[in-house]
Amino acid sequence: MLTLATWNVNSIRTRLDHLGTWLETHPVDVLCLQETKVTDEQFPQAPWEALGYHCYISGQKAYNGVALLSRSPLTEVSRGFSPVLGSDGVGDLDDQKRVITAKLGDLRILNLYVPNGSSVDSDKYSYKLRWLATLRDYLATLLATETQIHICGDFNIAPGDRDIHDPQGKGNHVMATEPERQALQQILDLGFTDTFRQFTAEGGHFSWWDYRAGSFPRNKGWRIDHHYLSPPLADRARSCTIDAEPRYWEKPSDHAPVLLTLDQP
DNA sequence: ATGGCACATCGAATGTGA
Repeated sequence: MLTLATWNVNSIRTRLDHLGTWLETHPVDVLCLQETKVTDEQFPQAPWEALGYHCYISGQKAYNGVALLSRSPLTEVSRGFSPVLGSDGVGDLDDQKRVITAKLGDLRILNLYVPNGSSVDSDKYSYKLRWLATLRDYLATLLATETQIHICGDFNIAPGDRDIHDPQGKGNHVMATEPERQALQQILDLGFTDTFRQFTAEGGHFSWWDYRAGSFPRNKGWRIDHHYLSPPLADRARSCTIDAEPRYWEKPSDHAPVLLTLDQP
């Protein structure tokens, strides 16, 4: 069984202890991290190498940042959209470090930190929609030559109302607006399956809870961290679960890790 | 409707997140 996890850690330097403790009890094969919030020069690699992980990183100062930790060496590591789409079609979208991908054997792993969007009337929201449209082009290009693609990360989108604790009146709330849901659907229409929903239909399962207003103890959360699989991989999925345990710990990330297990081919 | 909390950069207050 192959185990992969995604976790927005909200600063890897602030979460060293949490990440180390979690990896010791959940020695996943691949861990995809978002919001590392650190330059590549300052990224702490030693703690994970001591646990047997190889590190592949793409970060920047203060904001964003993604990383792959893998027990086996990965190949074909690339960062941003431009290695696939060319810099002409990408513009400034690669300035923010939100995309890293690599292969584990024949398995393509794509780790994403989708822009939040701030609010519907902001420039950040239009940036989010432009970013998602570019992601669709990126995946369409990849699918021309590859079939085994796993996408995961912080999507900052709740796909449906059952993915929000209180969906009423959220139609104008970033992460739940129709344009971003449609942008996500156009990506999934390339053939990707929401792995969590292969196994769990009911609502009440969330991966992010606001730090404020006691959201976590009240379970007022959103499911915005996802695993998506192309058809040959979807058939191999055996479980997809959210581990809320670290959210109880002292000074946690506001996101919980989401785990995926795949049957070996 | 608003704010609430956390993090990084700073060395006070602001930008950002979601």
